[in-house]
Amino acid sequence: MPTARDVAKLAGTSNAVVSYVFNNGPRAVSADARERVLRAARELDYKPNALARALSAGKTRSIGLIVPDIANPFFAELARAVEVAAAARDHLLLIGDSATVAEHERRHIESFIERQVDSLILISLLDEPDLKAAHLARLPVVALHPLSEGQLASSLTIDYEHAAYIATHHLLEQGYASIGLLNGPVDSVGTRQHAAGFARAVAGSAVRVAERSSAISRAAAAEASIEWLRSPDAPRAIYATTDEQGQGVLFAAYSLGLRVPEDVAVVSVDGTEAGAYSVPPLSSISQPTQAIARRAVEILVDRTADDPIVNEIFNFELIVRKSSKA
Amino acid sequence: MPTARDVAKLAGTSNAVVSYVFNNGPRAVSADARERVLRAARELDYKPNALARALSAGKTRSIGLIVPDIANPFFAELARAVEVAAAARDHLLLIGDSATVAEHERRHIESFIERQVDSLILISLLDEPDLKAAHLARLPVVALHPLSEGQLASSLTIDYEHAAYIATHHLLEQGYASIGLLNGPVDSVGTRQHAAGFARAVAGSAVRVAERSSAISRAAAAEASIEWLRSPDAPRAIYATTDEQGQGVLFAAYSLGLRVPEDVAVVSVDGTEAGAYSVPPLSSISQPTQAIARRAVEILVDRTADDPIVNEIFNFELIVRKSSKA
DNA sequence: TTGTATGCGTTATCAT
DNA sequence: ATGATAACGCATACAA
Repeated sequence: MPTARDVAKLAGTSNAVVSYVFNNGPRAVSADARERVLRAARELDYKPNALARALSAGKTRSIGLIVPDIANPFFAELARAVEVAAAARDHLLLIGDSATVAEHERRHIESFIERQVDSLILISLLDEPDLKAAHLARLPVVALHPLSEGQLASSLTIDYEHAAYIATHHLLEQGYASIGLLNGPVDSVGTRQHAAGFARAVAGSAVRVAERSSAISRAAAAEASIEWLRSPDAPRAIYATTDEQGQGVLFAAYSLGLRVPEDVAVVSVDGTEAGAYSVPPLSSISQPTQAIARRAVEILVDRTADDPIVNEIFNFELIVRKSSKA
Repeated sequence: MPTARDVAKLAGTSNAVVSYVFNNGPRAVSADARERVLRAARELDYKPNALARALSAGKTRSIGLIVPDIANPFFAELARAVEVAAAARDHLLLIGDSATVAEHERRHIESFIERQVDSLILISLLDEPDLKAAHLARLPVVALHPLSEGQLASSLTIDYEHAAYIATHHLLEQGYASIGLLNGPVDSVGTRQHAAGFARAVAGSAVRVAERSSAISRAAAAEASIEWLRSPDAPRAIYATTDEQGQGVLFAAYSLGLRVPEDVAVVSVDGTEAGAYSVPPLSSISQPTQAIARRAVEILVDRTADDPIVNEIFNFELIVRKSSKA
């Protein structure tokens, strides 16, 4: 690979001038020299070495993103949105899949730190992710879900309590006599928000309520739902806390020969495109994925660990489709 | 961030010794010095700077992966498998989403080259991806799909001609009187293989055949299928060349009130987990995702652009589920 | 306006 | 066994 020195030699200038040309500064270059440099660079197919650049600048222009499962369409859509937002600011996105394993999450963070990412975007299933390493490395962190009080990281998220309330309220409006909550697998701020919103919605009504939990995967949700829908306390309608779980419920209903929504109704959270094309289409709380992604990148670029932490709540929208309304 | 020099100073040695300790070589270090270095490193929370290491070594221990759409479960599963395989060899995976746009693909390749990735794994929808830049940078490339003759890259793929043949044959066995092929959107080696296998399977039989194409997304496939299934030449069974398209067909059938498989049967390719949990479950040609991912990493790690190109064909398995068989 | 020289943090080649 | 030092390729402060 040709270096700036090679280009300089061919252009008959010094490597400094090559640098000035490729960075449009910080110092002016004569039109003539600029022209010679560009021609030489084209001829040699010179590309600046981002590694050397980063080592010198102390910035890699890269952001690490950790997702629990890239095969989950919601996280995939989010990752894509973040990548686009990062690219728009000339940053590279590194994606790490934690498989919802805390130790993998920790290892990805370590790996990203060694690779000198400038900042971190975290989607954890854990309540209190292990951010010690990130803090020691003075990396700004943005979580895309609610965090425990006192965590030293920013967060961008919708209000799941409110989302759960709205979704459950929607099911109540349909007149279903019993409503179930299919929550996430671990006790966390997020799952507590879902439970609280669900409870607030059903409070005072006469509906029978029940609650279960499953891992965030179709397979796990399907298994839990099949058992649930077969049991004596099978609910007439289910609020699932993610689209993946919602699809698991759809599959469970199908497996048991139950019609949706005639026998079981479902509404979930995320608003993935996959949910819009499931059979039947899934009612869902649609998250403002792009807005969240853009904001996360905006917060992290040109920011340091010393900047104040921000905690922002985004709006959402309930999209009613066939799964919850006849 | 502390550097090797800081550690050396605290340990009372030179930075060279620090390097030897952290790399287990290339020269021996006294047990005493090693102990002092490790203690100092722990105290300072020293982590080697992968950037400087890569600059010095001329290797970044990173692999670039370009996928057409990370929100497509097949590509997501593949990306996850590659990430795991890469991590097992202590390599980092960079993922770029081309959105099936050739220009984006090209830009990602450029960006990866500037970041000095050691090699490239490419999933392109294009027949002849633009690998000029990769060749100039002397990057080894592995495509995870068939390539045109003469392309200077390795490829790992199943035999889509055979897959199409097996899948179509399976539909014929069910006795469906007409069979349609829902192929990919562009003329490429892959789409030609699908068409050829389909043609070979129906050759000599009395079934009515038809062919359409759509982009590789549920939305596009659903739209094309709705129109198709409404038309006079609506097929009794469809072979779709990807699971995403297969799910689009399921959605189309649902939209038109057609039962699957009683009114329309579907079989597709990829064998994603999402397909196993669709309604109804999707019959599919299952790709050996993990084996392909592992092999791709194996080929690329410790290899250069000068090594011979390999073209390997992997086995697949037809998994019959409800969508194609009553 | 431009050339020279130093530093970024590591590895590796000299030395000793 | 280990200390000093020159790369790796770029950016930039310092000279000119």
